[in-house]
Amino acid sequence: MKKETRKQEIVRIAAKLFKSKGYSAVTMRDLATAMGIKAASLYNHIDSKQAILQDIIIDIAEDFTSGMQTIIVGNTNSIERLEQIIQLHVRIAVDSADNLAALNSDWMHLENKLEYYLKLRQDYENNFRKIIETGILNREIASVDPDVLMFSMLSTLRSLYLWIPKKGDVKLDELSYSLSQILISGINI
Amino acid sequence: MKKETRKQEIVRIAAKLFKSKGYSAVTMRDLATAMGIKAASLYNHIDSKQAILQDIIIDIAEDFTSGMQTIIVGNTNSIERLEQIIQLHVRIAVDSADNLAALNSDWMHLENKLEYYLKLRQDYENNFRKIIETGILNREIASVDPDVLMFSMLSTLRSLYLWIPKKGDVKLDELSYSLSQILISGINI
DNA sequence: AACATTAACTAACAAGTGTTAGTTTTTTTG
DNA sequence: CAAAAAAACTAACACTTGTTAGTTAATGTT
Repeated sequence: MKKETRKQEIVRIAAKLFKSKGYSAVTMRDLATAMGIKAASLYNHIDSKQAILQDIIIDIAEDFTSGMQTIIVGNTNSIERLEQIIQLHVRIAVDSADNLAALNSDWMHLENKLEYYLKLRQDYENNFRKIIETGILNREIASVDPDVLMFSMLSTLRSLYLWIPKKGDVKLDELSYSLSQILISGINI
Repeated sequence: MKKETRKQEIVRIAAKLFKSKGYSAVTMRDLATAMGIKAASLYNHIDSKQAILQDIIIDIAEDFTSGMQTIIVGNTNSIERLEQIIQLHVRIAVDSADNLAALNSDWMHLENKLEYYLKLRQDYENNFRKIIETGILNREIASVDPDVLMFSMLSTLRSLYLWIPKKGDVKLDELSYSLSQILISGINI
């Protein structure tokens, strides 16, 4: 475990602040105060406020993308893949809750990287939908509206970061199990 | 159908802007431009930017509260009540999508009314949880973690406003049906 | 026509915004 | 210890923020 750089520390604290007030409402002076330094000193480590947001969001977005890649190259059926998607979201929500908050709430404030982010999200959803459609075709998944199912699952999974903190010390496996039970057993045939 | 006042028009347009950029990122000059007037002119109709946010959020929050009241005084079983909750969220999401966005994303920017809002939300969730717990006790609902079930349902229902616009002209009844199927049939015994 | 109301305007202010320039202090390294 | 690098500082900039004051134009009502 290498020690985090000063820059990483700033980005981490920024994510925490963004989570509670949103990107636009957090000023560089807020961030500096939270770091115990002056606003101008931040610029020894980071390029701009915008660059911080990019760091936070793109990092997580690519984590989801590579996670999905791993899932779809595996030799697994549709139900197993949905379970793996749940595990992917739980893992990221548990150890990057603050970053996830920014991704969910502040992606629209991305400037240069906005297009790239939207592309990643689009691809992710397309892969997700494909898994569902294949599952329905193969009669592994009940015949429901694929879009409604995907958005229902995604809504829950994307909101995980909001209430995981409330549940105290959540066992990663137990949570994945509870979610699989609720999200999947209802559509399982 | 009475004509909307100028103030209502301002609040409606503000909600639309808040939805796309968030409360903090929308300036009074943005709002004025969208209304085709100057920023100072807004103050002939509204008290402050904060008052607009309060109008938007408290209105919807009370709508949910009274909807929940109607549900829990009815002589219905737990599954029926969950279906009614789904219908409540669908109805509000369909005809107040923009206001819902503010409620979901900008509630933390409430000042005076923050405490009141949190109280309403707390009460709502307590009623929701009670319905689930009663359902499990009465063996109408499968034995799952009540909190996980509630947050799963609430996550989906609270995100409705995000993707209802994408589905084009959604039939209110069809959507409620699809959601009931996906959210409830899995936990039905 | 006279009046009252509604709704717009211009001009400005005080505070807050992200960021830069230049300098000094602290820490690390040879 | 001396040199280099990292990290902090003060001061200021150009611009934007919500909001107020005072005034003018448009609309509706006797």
